[in-house]
Amino acid sequence: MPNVYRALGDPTRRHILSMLKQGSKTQKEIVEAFDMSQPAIKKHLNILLEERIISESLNGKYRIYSINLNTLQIGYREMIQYIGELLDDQLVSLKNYVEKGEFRDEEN
Amino acid sequence: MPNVYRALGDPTRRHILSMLKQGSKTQKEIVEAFDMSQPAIKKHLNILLEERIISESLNGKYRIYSINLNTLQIGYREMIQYIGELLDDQLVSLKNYVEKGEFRDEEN
DNA sequence: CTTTCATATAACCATTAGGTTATATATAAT
DNA sequence: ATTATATATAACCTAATGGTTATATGAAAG
Repeated sequence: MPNVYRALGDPTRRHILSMLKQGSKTQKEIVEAFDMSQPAIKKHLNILLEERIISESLNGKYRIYSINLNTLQIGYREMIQYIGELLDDQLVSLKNYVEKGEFRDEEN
Repeated sequence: MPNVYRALGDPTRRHILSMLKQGSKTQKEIVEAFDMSQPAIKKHLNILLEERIISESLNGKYRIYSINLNTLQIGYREMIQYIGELLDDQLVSLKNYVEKGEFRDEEN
């Protein structure tokens, strides 16, 4: 259901997600990281929220955004599945190993 | 440079790519596979061409479209790299195995 | 209670996307 | 030469994107 292509299709949104990967951030912190108006950033946050790639929580006058790894992972896997099939890429079979827990990293 | 998010962001275009994976197709064949006008399909083909995900060749009055696996693979890897980093997914390290050719499938 | 700060919302703008119908062009077939 | 077929293009429509500025709201600090 969440549209990862939509969510990740914009470079500003990808940048926001990279920030959130480092830890949750207030909207203010995010806005300050860009040379862009607060409403513009808010629109990007809204799209990420709609696609459930991030979540929002309240703390007084602050809104705190965090990345939603579950949803991202689901979309990620769908994309890998689809494109991998197009490519007959080895990663698709690897992916199955990972998901079945059958992969052993024998170098460690 | 090719924008894979843009190219793959539309379900019709993903469907077209799935068709082309089965082999090159004329525009006519593609149009017939959809309940959509020829100009609409042509627009999708143009976007895929712009993003270099497919190529076009001429054969008399026919235009033949084929999938461009190289470009797809490049974009695919960029996406996997980016999202994988967000997720710190095991797939990222797996991906490196694959690309370095260090993975051995010990089940076969 | 007034001011300040963080966020939200409204109104606007230009561009792109995704579709339509109608029509032009180019090649092939009769 | 005419007709049929495949593709291209133009004009149009609606909705979504990505941005702006101006203003409203809500919480916290003075």
